[in-house]
Amino acid sequence: MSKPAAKDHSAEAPQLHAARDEFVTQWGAIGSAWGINRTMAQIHALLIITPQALTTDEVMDELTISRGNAHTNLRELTGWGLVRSVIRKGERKEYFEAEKDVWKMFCIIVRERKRREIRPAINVLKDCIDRADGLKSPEAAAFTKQTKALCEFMEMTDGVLSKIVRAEQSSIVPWALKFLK
Amino acid sequence: MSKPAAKDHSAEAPQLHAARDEFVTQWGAIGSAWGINRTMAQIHALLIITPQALTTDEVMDELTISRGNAHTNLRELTGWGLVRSVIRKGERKEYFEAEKDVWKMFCIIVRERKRREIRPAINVLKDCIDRADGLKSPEAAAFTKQTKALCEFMEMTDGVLSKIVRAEQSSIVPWALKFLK
DNA sequence: TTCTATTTTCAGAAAATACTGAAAATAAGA
DNA sequence: TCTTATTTTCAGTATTTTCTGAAAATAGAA
Repeated sequence: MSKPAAKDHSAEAPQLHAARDEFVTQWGAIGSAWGINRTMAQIHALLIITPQALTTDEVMDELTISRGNAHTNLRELTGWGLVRSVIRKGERKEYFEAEKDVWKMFCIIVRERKRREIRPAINVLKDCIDRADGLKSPEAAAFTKQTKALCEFMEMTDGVLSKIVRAEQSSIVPWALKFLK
Repeated sequence: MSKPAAKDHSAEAPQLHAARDEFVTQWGAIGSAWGINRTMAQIHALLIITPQALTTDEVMDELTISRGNAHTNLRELTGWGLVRSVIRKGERKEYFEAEKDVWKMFCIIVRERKRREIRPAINVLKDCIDRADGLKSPEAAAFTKQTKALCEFMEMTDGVLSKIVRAEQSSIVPWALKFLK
């Protein structure tokens, strides 16, 4: 009778596999509702729940996607800062691992969306405000009023998010919660 | 020499029109980055900067889109609560006007996204946690740890948003800002 | 009831987006 | 240098999403 170093959990494998698959699939669906490419969200989900770093080929196999697809989306995730590539010495292949700390993930996403979407939106609004500046008609006044209100709101949002994210630690928000009645 | 009741602002028209167009176009682009159909975002933008309510035909003309497209997206916006339909007595046509208060807009969007996306995501996570519950392997432990962390984070986010949105007034957030250093 | 203005629906077309797979480029090791 | 493992690119294809336009449904007015 063999004496394994660890307990044999192989009987659990199918159940865990199903749960993992469910997670990856659903996370992909959720991501696409938020304007994120489905595959990118799935790769991210896969890496989040995988303890070790994975190679491009492993990702391809797990998700049954092409090399090009896996490659592009891994690069995209790296660009966001949500995934890091690690190179093991003596090995030629590139491995990928996700940032696993949920609060850090949140901060990364907020910073990137601020940079990529909120700031450009603010610039668009400012540009629109400038274009209508000085116009005297009531229509122009209505336009200016709305765009200014929108612009101020987004600048405030940008500011709040900056402060939330600056700390890069989860303690502040739960604490601030107490003040929100 | 005629004596108009109001100043003639017609010379301003092209400039204002350009600014409005810019706003509508760009708002559409921004919306689609956030997972919102471009046309829907454009209609919303148009209604936000238009003082009076508009008919489906006017929306069609302004944005050069088909009746079906205009109709579907106006209904969708109504479903979100961002647009109301108004019926003028003696008229058969339906008019549409947007909620113009920026803070109310924000509250509506947050509530809907909570309902449509955050809560379902939480349910998915809970389901995944349940499925892996009781499994003893180290892989299962890693999976459970991550999904639980994610779930807790999203529940906290859901709670924070609920509180922010409950008041339905802008005073609270800027005030809370002071506490965020 | 009929007539007509208006809204709604939806099959098919168009456009946008995402994916594949193989070739080209790169770079580590011999 | 050459060989080979690995990464990168991208033209062509597939899929998904969005849009059109016309027909069907609805509802107020006569």
